[in-house]
Amino acid sequence: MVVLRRTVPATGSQVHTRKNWIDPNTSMTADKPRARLTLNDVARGCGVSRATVSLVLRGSPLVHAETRARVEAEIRRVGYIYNRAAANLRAQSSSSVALVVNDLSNPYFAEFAAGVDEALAAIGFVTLLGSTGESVQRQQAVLASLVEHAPAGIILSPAEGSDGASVARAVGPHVPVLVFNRELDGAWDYLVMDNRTGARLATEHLIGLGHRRIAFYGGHRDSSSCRERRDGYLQALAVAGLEAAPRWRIETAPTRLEAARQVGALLATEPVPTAAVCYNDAVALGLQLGLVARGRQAGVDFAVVGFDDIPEAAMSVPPLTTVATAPRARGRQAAERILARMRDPSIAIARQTIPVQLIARESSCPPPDASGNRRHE
Amino acid sequence: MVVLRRTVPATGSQVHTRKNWIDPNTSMTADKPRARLTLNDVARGCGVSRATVSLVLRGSPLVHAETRARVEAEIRRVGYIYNRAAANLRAQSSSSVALVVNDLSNPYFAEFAAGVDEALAAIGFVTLLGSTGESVQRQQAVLASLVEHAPAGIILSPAEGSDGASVARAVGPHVPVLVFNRELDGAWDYLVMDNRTGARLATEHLIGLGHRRIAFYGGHRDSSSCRERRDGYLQALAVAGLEAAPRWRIETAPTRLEAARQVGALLATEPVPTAAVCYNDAVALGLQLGLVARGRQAGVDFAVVGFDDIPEAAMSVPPLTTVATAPRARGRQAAERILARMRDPSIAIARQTIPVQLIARESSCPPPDASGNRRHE
DNA sequence: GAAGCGACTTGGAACGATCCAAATTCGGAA
DNA sequence: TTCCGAATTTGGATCGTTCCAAGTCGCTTC
Repeated sequence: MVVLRRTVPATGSQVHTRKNWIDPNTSMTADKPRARLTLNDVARGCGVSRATVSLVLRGSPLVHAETRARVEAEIRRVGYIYNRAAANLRAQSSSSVALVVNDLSNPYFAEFAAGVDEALAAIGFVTLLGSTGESVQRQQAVLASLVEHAPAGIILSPAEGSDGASVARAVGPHVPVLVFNRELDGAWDYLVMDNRTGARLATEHLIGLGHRRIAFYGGHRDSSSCRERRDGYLQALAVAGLEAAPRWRIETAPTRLEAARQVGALLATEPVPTAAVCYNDAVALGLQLGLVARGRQAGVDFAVVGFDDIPEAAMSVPPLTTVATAPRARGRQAAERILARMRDPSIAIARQTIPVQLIARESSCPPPDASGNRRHE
Repeated sequence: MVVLRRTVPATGSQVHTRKNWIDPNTSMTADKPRARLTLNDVARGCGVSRATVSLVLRGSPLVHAETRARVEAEIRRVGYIYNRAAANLRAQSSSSVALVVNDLSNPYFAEFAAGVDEALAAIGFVTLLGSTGESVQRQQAVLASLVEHAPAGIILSPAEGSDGASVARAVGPHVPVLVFNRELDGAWDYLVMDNRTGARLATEHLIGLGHRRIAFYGGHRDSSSCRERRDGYLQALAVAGLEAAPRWRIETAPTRLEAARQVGALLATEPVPTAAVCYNDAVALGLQLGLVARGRQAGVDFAVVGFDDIPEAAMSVPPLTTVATAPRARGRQAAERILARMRDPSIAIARQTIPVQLIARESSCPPPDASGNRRHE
């Protein structure tokens, strides 16, 4: 029966201490009502060999239709459950994919995970979940733990500050990795959003509405996605010949709460901007709230653009103009990508850039003094 | 190397068709740079036996300190990766737990999943993810697929309309199941929220504020959690001797969007209620939006109470009064519970009810005409 | 110097499946 | 009837680990 073991074999830098040892003989074993059924039980039950049952289970055309029917009936009758671990051991294959993200409570990652699982489940694979909470140490531990389950591939959104070499060491040379969402030093398969273009589109949208003083609001300076979005913003300003004042770049944690708190800093700049490109939707929604608290209103006297198009974006007051990246579809895409590599490991590693799309809603209004400007759409 | 197989062995009612067969001989195999390292390689590398290396990996006190050091050095040197599937096969144990939820994009479940994974990762277990999308068929397929990976336990939030017998058949008699969040016919371990008490507290809070016409807003009639919450609401009304008009019970899908759309139906009742207990926070937030669209404002001329205390609840305008259930902590609790059962399968199955807590914020105001009433807190 | 005793190490069997080469059965052709 | 190839079935070896009974070693004790 199932035996719970507290120790985790140390294959990396982790070292065992003696006190972790649980003597397998003294550890309690379940009273087994019946042992788990195996191929042999089924085979015996319907008078064929192990090998034949195995062929039936795998849908081989080699078995006679009548035999197949008999075996399938027996399988159903006794409630046999396939042991995929044993099969994978012998066949040197795997039917799971590991997904490592920062935090599922971020709706963006939750949607992404749902997309991954959806695509994997469709072909009978399971998703092994791991979350790092943005901690590099936890990431190493999680990767070490997951890789021991021999996933066919790993989809990784690296924690901030990850070291590519450490990741490579933890994963080993045999499991394909797809890096998602963030940069990681080294040669990896990538699936990244076109952050730069997205932010550029958002900024150009605001410029087109007549804004001249545009802030870049929120996000951590050192996060790669934030850097890229900021670059897109700066690029659009430069092309339009507009000022890119550093005081209009406000750094916040990428959460609603922090963003709401920092609105004062934004409005204290002189001259005050009339619009903001936000690091992501959470920040943008926080900015909207902060504006309300200070007697302003997004979409009326201040224009706000977000990034991600999380479900809340369409439902906020006012509905948020944002850059859509369709996380669920991205999840499916990531799964497809890693499956493709598993099918043919020889394909070249590549960086795949996800196109983004500007969704104009009501939070982006023309500037108060832009009566002469026409609204572009 | 890894071989991708499209077919899913049919152990349940699923039947194979011949066209699914992929001949293992013709399916492409990876060019193997080096075979994966095994215990034997490590053993040979440092001149001890397989068994000794195995003992080192498991932190046994039986091995000499010097030997252990030599083996650990070799393990690190060659980058050996433990094959947990093989170990589990021989030891008849497991180090994974399956988690089956409706939909990760629901922030409540995402938080719950994060909690489960957090608790499991702490003891070196991994989470196998499955989502049903509220489909009973998908649930059967997902369970069948997960159970083949021999999880040590399953945490299941059943899809609406699940049949306990089918679930039992899919899971088999050897894997402990913890049912979460919803009722399922049959004898199961349960972890359920105290929906009734929560809704009662919410309703009593509104009654205490002076409301006399209180609606129950949102949710599906046939969902067990909705039924329980409605019962709590009715109970509170009955105790206070207030009318429980059926026209004040509005059914909606449990989403923000649907809830916002149905506000018209709520305000069309005669006499119109002054407050609403909502099925959950998503519905409550939708209600708040819908009120704004109709010239009313929650927390000013209409009181709204939600359920769940999702992160958005504290950040909405106005902040939402709600019933907190701490999904992340619930996730941890669920994991602990299933681990406890694995340690000792003989413990009696039980129903564990999660206490809930009313969080009063600003969306629940006294009724407009209640000038004489004092506000209770 | 033989026996006894810890402390440590070890080789073969086993877990439940797949692979593979060989065996068996089945029809039809010679 | 006999033979042949195609169709179908099969038993042993094997995947990488753990279990277990038995082994080796060094040291004390009589």
